[in-house]
Amino acid sequence: MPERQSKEELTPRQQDVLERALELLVAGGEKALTTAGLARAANCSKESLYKWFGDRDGLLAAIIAHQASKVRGFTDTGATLSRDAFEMHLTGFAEDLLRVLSGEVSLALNRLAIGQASREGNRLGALLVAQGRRRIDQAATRLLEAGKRCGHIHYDDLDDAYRTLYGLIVRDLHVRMLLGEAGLFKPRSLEAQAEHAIQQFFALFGVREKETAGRV
Amino acid sequence: MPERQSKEELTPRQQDVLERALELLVAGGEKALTTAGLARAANCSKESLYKWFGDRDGLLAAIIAHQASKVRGFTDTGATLSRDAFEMHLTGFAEDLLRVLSGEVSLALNRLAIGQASREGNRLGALLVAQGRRRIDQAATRLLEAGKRCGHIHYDDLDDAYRTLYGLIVRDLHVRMLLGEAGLFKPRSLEAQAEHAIQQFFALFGVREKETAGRV
DNA sequence: AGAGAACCGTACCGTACGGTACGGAGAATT
DNA sequence: AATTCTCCGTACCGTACGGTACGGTTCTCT
Repeated sequence: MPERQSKEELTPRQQDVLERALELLVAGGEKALTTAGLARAANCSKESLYKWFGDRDGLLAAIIAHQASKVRGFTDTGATLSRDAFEMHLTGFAEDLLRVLSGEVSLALNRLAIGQASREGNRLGALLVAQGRRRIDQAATRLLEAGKRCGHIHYDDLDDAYRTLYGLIVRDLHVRMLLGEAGLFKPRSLEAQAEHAIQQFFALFGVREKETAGRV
Repeated sequence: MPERQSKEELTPRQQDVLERALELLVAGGEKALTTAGLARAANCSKESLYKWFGDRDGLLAAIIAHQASKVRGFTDTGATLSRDAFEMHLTGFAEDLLRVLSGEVSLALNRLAIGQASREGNRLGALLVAQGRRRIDQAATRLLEAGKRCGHIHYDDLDDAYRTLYGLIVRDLHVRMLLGEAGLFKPRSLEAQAEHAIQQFFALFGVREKETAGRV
């Protein structure tokens, strides 16, 4: 049989196991993710786990990589945009961001990575931010560049503009959700928050249509 | 001998032990804080630890409460403020906030609480946010009320204004520091970040003095 | 059909941790 | 001086977890 997995590709069976691992992690945190427990939940043997993922840290890394591989495909736009379309895209980005960050899987993985941050290995935090965040950052960055190119917003420092956008959208919600605070989102308030944040962003970086005066 | 500690007061010896516990926690995360390890580091017996704090969770709670008891005393102002003084107070608040959040002890405790967030007990997260954050929130809230009363800023929703301020100051720094990302602050950039955030906050909530249409 | 690999289920081992028990030392009280 | 209290240091116990080994089963390839 030719090598089916060149380097890091996972067989469907292995992906299935990682999926069960994610469920355990979401349900009970890192403590609930034991090799014996995962083997039982996934109907596989511990021996196979160690064969596939090396050791427990390898398993954790594989979980993060696996989840990150599913997140690809944020909105990406290169064409010219009307002002309204641009604002809608921004609002959509804000909603997506809030939805992702408040998702149980995202919260569980971030808690996992944060819990490992003290150890010197610390590959998990870097992995998570690299695999998960970079895509989001790039999508937003492209969006902001398009908005500037089309004359809807102005900024001198792209990175600063993006971080401001991020801060306006997320505020302290992420950390509070990570701490386990419940009930931070009422039914429709996620969309309202996103909309509100984008309005504030335009107040800071938007160009006045017609005269184009100000910015910070 | 009369009861020296009425209810929750701690003897100097016990506070000393908690201090060593904090050191262990900062140095190596939750995993490094074992009862045996703490007993050795603090030159006390495990029996005493259990006598004083009940069990390990009680110890963790005591650590958080102990640290929170030291943080009191953010700036608090009720008098009338000039515009410049108000801005300086805000900037000072922003610097303090960034300094606290980026402190090793704060990061270690937040990591600890976040790691426990999955368990249903979850007293730690609530405790941390209640003891640590409330003071900060109140100080900032008072400051914003004073600023509105003196006519320097305007807002309809105090809570929304505060959260916007928080988001502008902290952005995604807190989570990234929690994840262990290093080198997020260059030498003087903390002050610059605080200053920048306050400028943006004034752009959003400041009242135009006379006209001053200058910035957004 | 037979050989071999992959894999499951279980048992097993060593370690480390939470929590308890015990002996002994120092200090205060009587 | 005898008693009592607190506390330290150590030893101890049960459990749970990471990691390994092994017999039996299913599937694939020839």
